[in-house]
Amino acid sequence: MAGKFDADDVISALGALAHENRLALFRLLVQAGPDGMAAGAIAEALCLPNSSLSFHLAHLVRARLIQQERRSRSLIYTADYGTMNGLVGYLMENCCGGATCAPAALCKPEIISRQAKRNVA
Amino acid sequence: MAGKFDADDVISALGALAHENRLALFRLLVQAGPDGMAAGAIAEALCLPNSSLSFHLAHLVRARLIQQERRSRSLIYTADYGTMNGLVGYLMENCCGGATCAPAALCKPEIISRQAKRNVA
DNA sequence: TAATAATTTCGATAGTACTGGAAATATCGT
DNA sequence: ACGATATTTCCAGTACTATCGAAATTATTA
Repeated sequence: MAGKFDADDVISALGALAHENRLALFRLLVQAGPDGMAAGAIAEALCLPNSSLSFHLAHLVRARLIQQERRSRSLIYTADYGTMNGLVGYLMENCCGGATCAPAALCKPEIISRQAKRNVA
Repeated sequence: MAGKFDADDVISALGALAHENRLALFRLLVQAGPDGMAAGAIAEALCLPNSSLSFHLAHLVRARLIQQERRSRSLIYTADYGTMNGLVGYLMENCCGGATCAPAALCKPEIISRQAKRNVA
């Protein structure tokens, strides 16, 4: 599911996360878990105008860090853990001169969601 | 050594790496290992004008991803693994809803340098 | 099918980032 | 102190990114 993850994908993901509002947005969706959140709820949580939020959502979707799905009138957004794992994996492999520096046991969505439910502060 | 690593540090590091030339530059310095590389050598390796390279180097230094040290006439740049570990650690802790998804055994500089020497392609 | 609701797209503006040549700074050898 | 070397800083031009109100789009309900 993570598939290829080349430098362009990494740059795209890094750039998408390298913004105050978008990092907060992604973390919010990670906390929200597999159910995701509607755009309106996100806008309210982050105190952002709809148009600004939409801009940032599109940015994260373009980088494949989040996914969009329509549920009746609302557009629900969910975090894409596969891309996040790809990013972290790339960084780990490239922070140690080609050697992976930590066991590459990345997070699987099912496990994540259960952990998340137990561990939300 | 990694110390505190808050959202601002993360955004700073992400932004610094989110550029074609700077990502290539950082990877080059990781491969170069603890001996680092002189600015001129980097410029030649990446085919960048000195002024452009200097701009990117300053960006990475500001984010503490690399360090500068003068060795006679040359300024030597080396990768700062502590910051990289802080970044990866933050992402791992925040990609799974607050639970760390991989054992947090990050890379230590000494180990890195030996691994790097064995593993450079 | 008209009214309503949720969200995006448009457009204008402001700010920030990238690039590269030329001038300035720092170090070394003679 | 001078000339050569290594690198940065300065500058200006260009391009990209962010913001947010208002209009347009899409889907639902009556």
